[in-house]
Amino acid sequence: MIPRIPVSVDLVVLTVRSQQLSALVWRRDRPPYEGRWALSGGFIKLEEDLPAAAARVLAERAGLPGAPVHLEQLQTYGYPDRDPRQRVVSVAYLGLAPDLPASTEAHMSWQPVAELTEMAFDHRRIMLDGVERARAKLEYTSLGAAFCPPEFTVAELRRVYEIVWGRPLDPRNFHRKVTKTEGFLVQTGRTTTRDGGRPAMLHRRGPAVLLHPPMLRI
Amino acid sequence: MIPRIPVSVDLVVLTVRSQQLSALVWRRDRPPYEGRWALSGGFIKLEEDLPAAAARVLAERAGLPGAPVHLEQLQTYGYPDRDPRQRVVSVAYLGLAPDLPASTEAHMSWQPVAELTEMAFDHRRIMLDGVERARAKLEYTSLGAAFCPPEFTVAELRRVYEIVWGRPLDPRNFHRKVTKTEGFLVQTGRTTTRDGGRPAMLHRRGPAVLLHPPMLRI
DNA sequence: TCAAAAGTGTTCCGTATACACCCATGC
DNA sequence: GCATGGGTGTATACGGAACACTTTTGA
Repeated sequence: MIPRIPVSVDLVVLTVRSQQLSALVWRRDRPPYEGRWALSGGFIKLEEDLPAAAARVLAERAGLPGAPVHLEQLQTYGYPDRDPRQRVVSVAYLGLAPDLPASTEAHMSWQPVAELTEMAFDHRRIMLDGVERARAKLEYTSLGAAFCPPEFTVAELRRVYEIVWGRPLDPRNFHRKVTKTEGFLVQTGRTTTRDGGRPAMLHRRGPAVLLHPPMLRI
Repeated sequence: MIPRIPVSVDLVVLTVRSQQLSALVWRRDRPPYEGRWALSGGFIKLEEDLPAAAARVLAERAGLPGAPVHLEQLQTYGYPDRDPRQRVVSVAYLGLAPDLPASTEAHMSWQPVAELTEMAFDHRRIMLDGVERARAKLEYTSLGAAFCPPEFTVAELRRVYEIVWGRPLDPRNFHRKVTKTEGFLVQTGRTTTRDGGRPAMLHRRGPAVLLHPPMLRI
């Protein structure tokens, strides 16, 4: 009668570290695709909501329990032979994280996106879709701050944009844009000199979600 | 063991007709939600790709075989009690269609989105997500033309935008924007007077997909 | 004193907006 | 002729790009 199919959740967790956009992956230690990099994932339970499953995979499989990761649904992948063992429909989630230490216990590591050319299953396709979504979202939302620690300078936020978009931005115009956009940043009142030069104001993420007008990549 | 779950495809097919944004729905004739409007949907087969399942549902359940409908994946809905009979994970697809006759054979009809307040399951939530996606896509893509017949005037395209966005647009500025954007429209050389007044040039959809810079709603 | 980075001011330019105006048809 | 809608031209405003310049620290 009605076909029943295993449904999984796969996570594309991205961060910016060592001047590179990187993804949280693990190296498969058994067939199929033994030795290849794979996204963290898991099957959803019978009584479990999709966002709850994504949060559980983030905590248990990706080894980031309680981490401040922005999770949003990316896309669903379901062509029949994407897993050679059995048909699996996979709901991919995109996660944007600050530069957290990867869990060695969960055998996860951060790998630069540019170097992840050989991945298991269709995970490269999924990861690239996640990267493109992240690049697009930085244009019209304030989500770039999700890549930053709780307190950050405007220059640190700018370097996030530069690395995700892969092009330099004018520091002065960028500064005006993000500080003038209502609700993007909240000043803490403290300053830091960790980037050298004149002390920079520290900020937190503000309540704004959307950017009007957007900040265009090109 | 790995839980196996029925996976369905639900279609939010939208069109513009009678000056209203409308969705393709049918009235349920049996419980649950008997008498309520529902989206067309169906379970995916074991060896079937997701886009193929969406195309099959469009042809067989929605009664629009071979119609020029732009289909794209919308979002996946999977909280456990969305169907009271059994758990179903549903991959929703958004379809943008010209004003085609609804299939009476398939018991489908076009209903204005504004009047679809009481729908079966979580179909109102899904439909509203589709409407919001359509509104957003008109800003930065040339997909508005998917609501038009094969040949259309600039004014007809403008009325699509006005109805989807729910606000009037300046006819002269709109005309300049869409005709100056490379690859948005292709002139056919023919004209029509079906809108009254001076004859208007007929156009086809051009090869462009993205709009740079976008056309903002506000 | 100098280098480095933060932050401000200013000029220039492209695009959106608002609207005056002309064009080509039906009645 | 006149109403109706199609299409062009033009002045203004706003936001982004480019860049000169000042500020504030560490070395």
